[in-house]
Amino acid sequence: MQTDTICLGILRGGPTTGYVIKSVLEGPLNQIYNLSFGSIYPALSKLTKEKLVTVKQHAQDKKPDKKVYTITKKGISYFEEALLAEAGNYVRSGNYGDQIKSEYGMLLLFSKYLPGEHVKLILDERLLFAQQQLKLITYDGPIAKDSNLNALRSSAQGKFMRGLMAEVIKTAINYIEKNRKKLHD
Amino acid sequence: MQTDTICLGILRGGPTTGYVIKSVLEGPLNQIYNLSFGSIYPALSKLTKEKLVTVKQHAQDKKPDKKVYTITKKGISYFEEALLAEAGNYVRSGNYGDQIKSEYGMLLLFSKYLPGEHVKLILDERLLFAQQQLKLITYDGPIAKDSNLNALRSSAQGKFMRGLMAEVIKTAINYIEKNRKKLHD
DNA sequence: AACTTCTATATCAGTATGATATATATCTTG
DNA sequence: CAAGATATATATCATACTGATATAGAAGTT
Repeated sequence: MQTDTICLGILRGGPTTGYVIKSVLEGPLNQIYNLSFGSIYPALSKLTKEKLVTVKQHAQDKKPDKKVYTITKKGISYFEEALLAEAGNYVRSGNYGDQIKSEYGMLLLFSKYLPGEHVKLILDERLLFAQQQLKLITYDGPIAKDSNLNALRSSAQGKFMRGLMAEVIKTAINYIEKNRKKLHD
Repeated sequence: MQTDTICLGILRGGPTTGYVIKSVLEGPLNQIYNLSFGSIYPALSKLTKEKLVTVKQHAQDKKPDKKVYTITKKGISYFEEALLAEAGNYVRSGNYGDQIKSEYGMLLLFSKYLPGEHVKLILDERLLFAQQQLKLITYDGPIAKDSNLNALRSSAQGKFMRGLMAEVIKTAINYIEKNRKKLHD
């Protein structure tokens, strides 16, 4: 999905900063997508030039300028058209969840070339990590001060996606626990 | 994971071509990782220069040259060291499965801005696609002529990963079927 | 006979990442 | 309470990957 479209989609929920856009994609939603500042900031500049968003620079006390972006009417219609136009492409993207770059999957695939004890360790660490991720996703308390962030997470859509990811992680944990002996000992 | 490491890992199973390396990453394993020719061919050239692999150019009848790459002793030790060194990084990569770029996840997250009928369609198509993927992963017959390809898929590790991905997809399908009403009607 | 798919290599513009830099505020811990 | 870590906030850039495109013969299909 175009970085532009994602930024517009998040701004659709209310005005916010580049920093918060990154935050939205982290935490409970980090299972779904992520973007680096290196692509968010240029995208916001580009969108500003194209008048799809406007900026208000808040020269805070002594802090660095906070740039609050607001989606324009033109931006809203652009976003909705883009979503409709691109929708078809994403249905067939990647996998169950999606386009995957499973470094971990490759590691396990090649694990026959690793000492058995190391494989054990790798699986233990992975299970621990998966459990942490599960906690992060299912966490339902308030996050940060930004309402934009909470909104996207708490929407029907946010709950649906988080629920999906949680089920998927649980399945992965169970599978690894039941079948790990095939990879060592 | 370094493209170099992945190429070496596949060559570790036996000599083969760039084209086959790409094929290995497709089909039943495409849920785990994928690489484009644009990164495979330059990687093989680089590995050749570094003497981690050797090439034999088979000037076939009238077909374009077929370049068969073989991993060297130096390549084998390099690969095993790289795997050990990088292993720690991949344990915490991405998500359940992994680093994800779920275009589809973002689409659903933004689906409140789409007409309900369109959302329905998107979910129907997705379920169909997921079922196709499931078939592809669980397919156990022979593929292609290349034994390298079959070997990686049929190894204990290959079966483990394919089993994991299959479970994950099944979970996703069930979840979508049970909860889709939250996104439309 | 025409068309499509497969085998096979290669390049490149466009885009994203991960690291790094900068600067202040706030929170934590011994 | 001082030191250190983490959070807020923007920005840049080398390196790397993708998706598209090009080329070309073989093999299979209709």
